[in-house]
Amino acid sequence: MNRGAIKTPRGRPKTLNRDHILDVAMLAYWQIGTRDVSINEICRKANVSKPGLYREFGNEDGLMTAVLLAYLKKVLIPLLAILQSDRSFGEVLDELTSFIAEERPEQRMPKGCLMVKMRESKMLLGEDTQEQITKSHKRILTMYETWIQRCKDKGDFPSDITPAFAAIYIDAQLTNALAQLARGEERAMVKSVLETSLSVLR
Amino acid sequence: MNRGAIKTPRGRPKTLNRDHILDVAMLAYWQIGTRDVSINEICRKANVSKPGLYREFGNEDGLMTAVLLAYLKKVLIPLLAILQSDRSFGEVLDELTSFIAEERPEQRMPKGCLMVKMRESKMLLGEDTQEQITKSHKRILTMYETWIQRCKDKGDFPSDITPAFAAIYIDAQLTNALAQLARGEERAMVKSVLETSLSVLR
DNA sequence: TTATTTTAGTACCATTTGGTACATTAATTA
DNA sequence: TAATTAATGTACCAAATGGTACTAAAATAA
Repeated sequence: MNRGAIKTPRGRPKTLNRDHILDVAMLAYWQIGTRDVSINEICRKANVSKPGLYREFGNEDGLMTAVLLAYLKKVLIPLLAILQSDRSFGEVLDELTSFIAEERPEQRMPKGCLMVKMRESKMLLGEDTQEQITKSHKRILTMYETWIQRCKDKGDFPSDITPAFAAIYIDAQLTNALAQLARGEERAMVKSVLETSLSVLR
Repeated sequence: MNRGAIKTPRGRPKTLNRDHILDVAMLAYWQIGTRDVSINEICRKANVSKPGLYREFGNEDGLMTAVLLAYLKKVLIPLLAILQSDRSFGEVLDELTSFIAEERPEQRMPKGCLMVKMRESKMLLGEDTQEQITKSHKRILTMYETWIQRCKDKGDFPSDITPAFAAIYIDAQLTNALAQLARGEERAMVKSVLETSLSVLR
């Protein structure tokens, strides 16, 4: 027995909290901007020494890549789980709209979307991060497309627009809404604009 | 006679070329991003000494404010002159769409829009620049609104949407298109998305 | 105990940042 | 010619940046 138990490793025990650093960095990048938070600041906020952080993530590019992956896992993928639901196309659209533009006092999240911010400054980021951004964005587009195709197969997608274009269109409009929120625009107005632009699909 | 002639001033003649600095800075901010170009780089590119630039613009905030004003005067206002034309609402919409998303080999301009980029990072800029961004954006929104109101008075605005909301909506969609282009997305796709979203107004 | 392994963080590196003190140069005026 | 005025750029400033050399500490294994 006890086969699955991890044997205590050889050297000095690790105290560095990877997930904590990722949380701190994610929040900072999300609130302030990927290009506008320094490694020094993250170390200070996360209470880690700089060599500690570099040992864990290699360099800034590695940190950002890890943060982006963490963001996908913790925020974006759970959000897009709505796309797997049985609800009608219109209902899912409503849900997405609400989720993005509605005030949710229970959740204390920064406005906007880290992924959107990263895409805005993509060209200026490290190459690993750039690659991860491209990959992740494609993955999200595919999720939209699959969902729309399923709706269409059920006869639940009233428009004659192709699923591929609809996916790009919806992504563009949600991205735009998130960018507006990040700029500090009014939630109600962002929601109205989003509803209006999405109405062409109904 | 010769009343209007400028008398040669007293001290050493000025050699610093303000407009050249503004052109260089505008291009750099436009291509790379307002927060991602240093004063040092601008001095290098414009071939000015740092004290020279500081004497002319005070500080970074002053430079950015001046650049934004120059951008409005040289790029944005001339573009939005279309709004004063006699053409129909639909035709002007077409014109705007083309102007933004069409390949124009004769003009060598960076993709996207400096104003959009500045709005994206507004919170991180100097207070003068922030103020100028807010003012300029309001001015642009008013231009849209006036135009739509005029169309409506002529019976040329088919929708029952209010001019104020239509102005915000159009601005949001054009802003989004410019942001997409700045991200490097395909012109044809950006244009399709823009046409689709603007179709709700026709 | 001692050797080995692995992590920890202090203290540094060169470079860049926004910004300026100050001596120099080129013009006009007296 | 000498005094005045106003522009010029070199050479600096402290602070911050991304990144690392190196030593001390904490565990296991021999």
